[in-house]
Amino acid sequence: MTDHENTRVDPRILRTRQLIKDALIDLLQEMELNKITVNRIAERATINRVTFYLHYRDIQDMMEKMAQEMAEDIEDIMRSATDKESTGETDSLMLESLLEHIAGNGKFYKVVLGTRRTPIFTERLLKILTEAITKRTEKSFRASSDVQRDVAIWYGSSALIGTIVAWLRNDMPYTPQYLAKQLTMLFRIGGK
Amino acid sequence: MTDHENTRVDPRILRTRQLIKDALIDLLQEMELNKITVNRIAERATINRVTFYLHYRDIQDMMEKMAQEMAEDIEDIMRSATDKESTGETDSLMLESLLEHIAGNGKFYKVVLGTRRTPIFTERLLKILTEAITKRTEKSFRASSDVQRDVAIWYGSSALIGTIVAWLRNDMPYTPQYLAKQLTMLFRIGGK
DNA sequence: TAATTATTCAACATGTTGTAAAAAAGTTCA
DNA sequence: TGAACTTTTTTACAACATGTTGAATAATTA
Repeated sequence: MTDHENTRVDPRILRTRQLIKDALIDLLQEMELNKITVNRIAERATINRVTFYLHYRDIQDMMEKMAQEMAEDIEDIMRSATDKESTGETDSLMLESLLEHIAGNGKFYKVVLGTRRTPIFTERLLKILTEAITKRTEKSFRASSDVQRDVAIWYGSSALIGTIVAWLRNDMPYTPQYLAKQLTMLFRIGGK
Repeated sequence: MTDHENTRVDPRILRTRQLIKDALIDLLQEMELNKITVNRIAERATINRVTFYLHYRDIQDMMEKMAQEMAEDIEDIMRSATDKESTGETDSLMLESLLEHIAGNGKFYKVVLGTRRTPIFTERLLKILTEAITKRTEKSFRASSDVQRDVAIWYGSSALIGTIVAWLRNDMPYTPQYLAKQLTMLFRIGGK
C-alpha cells in the first residue's frame, strides 16, 4: 500500500514482495485460507516457491507483516487527522479519513476486513479503534447513565468496526463522508 | 452441548463425536487453527485418524457442523425467551438468557467466540443477532435521527456481538444479568 | 566491469491428506 | 445368548505441502 521505507531497497525485493502480496489478496478473493498454499501463492505471483521463504517464514508470518503495515498506514492517517484539526470535530474527521482510506483501497480492505478469512486484520483494526476511543473518552466520559466505561468502550469500538465490515461486505453503498456522519451520530448518542 | 437427536443413535457414534469435539476445543485453546491437524485431533481424542473421516469431511466441515449446532442451541434459547414473556422486556430477557447460556458453557464459547481462530462461529452469531434486531425494529424503528436503518442495524448487532466477545476475552467480569442490563441501556439510547 | 545481492533450480526428508479393504470390537434385537 | 449389523481399528497407499539445502543464474550497484 504505502512505502514505509526510507533506505534504498533493492528493486527486486520490492517487486517480489508486491507480487507475493498481490497474489495472496488475489487468492483470498477466490478461496478459503486453508486452501491457500505457498505453492499456489508462488505460482500466482510468478515467482519460485523458494523465493517466498526468503521473505516470509510462512503464510501466517506474511499475514502478520501485512497486518502490521495496514496498522501503520491507519495510525498515520488517524494521527494526521488529529493533528490538522483543532476544532471539536476531531473524531468525525478521523472517521472520515479512515473510511476514505479504506474506500480508496477497497479491493484490499474488502478482502482482509470484509471476509472471515483473515481475523488478524480485523483484530488489529479493533485494537486501534479501541485505543482511540479509550483515549478520546479519557476525560469526557460521563458516568451519568450507569454504564460501565469498559463496557461502553467495548460496545462502541465493536460497533464501529462491525459497521465498517458490513459496509465493505455490501460494497460500500454509502460515501465515506455520509457513513462517517451516520457513525458519529450513533456514536454520540450511545456508548459514551 | 444439547442433544438434538430424537432417533436412537448408536452410542459409539455419540461417544466418538463428543471425543472429537472435545479434542478440537482443547487444541484450539493451545494453538492456532493452522497447527491443528486431523492427526492431532485424533490423538487427543484417543481415536483412530480414519475414524475422524467417518464423521467429518475435514476440519472445516467439522467446524461448520459445530457452528450449526451452536446456532440451533442459541436460536432455541432466544425463541423460548420470546415465547415465555409477554411484557415489553422481551429483548432484555433474550439477552439475559443468551448471556447465561454462554456463561454456562464458558469454556466452549471462550474458545470459539473469544479467540480469532474460528470466525465461523462469530459470523453465525452475528447473523442471528442481526436477524433478531431486524425483526425487533421492523415496526418500532423511528427515523427521527436521520440514521439509516441498515446502518443502525449493522451498528447495533456488531456492538452486541463485539461486547460479548470482549466480555469472554476478559473472563466474564460481569454477571450475565448485569451485562444484559448494561447492553440494553446502551442499545436503547444508540442504534435504534 | 567487478562485486554484491536476489532469484531460481533441483533435490531431499518429513509430515499431512484423503481413501481403500479387511479385521476386530461393540451394539441391537429376536 | 447368539447372530446380524454397524462402528472402529489397522495397515497401506498416492498425492501433495512444508521448510531447507547448495549450487547456478540473473539483476543491481557503485
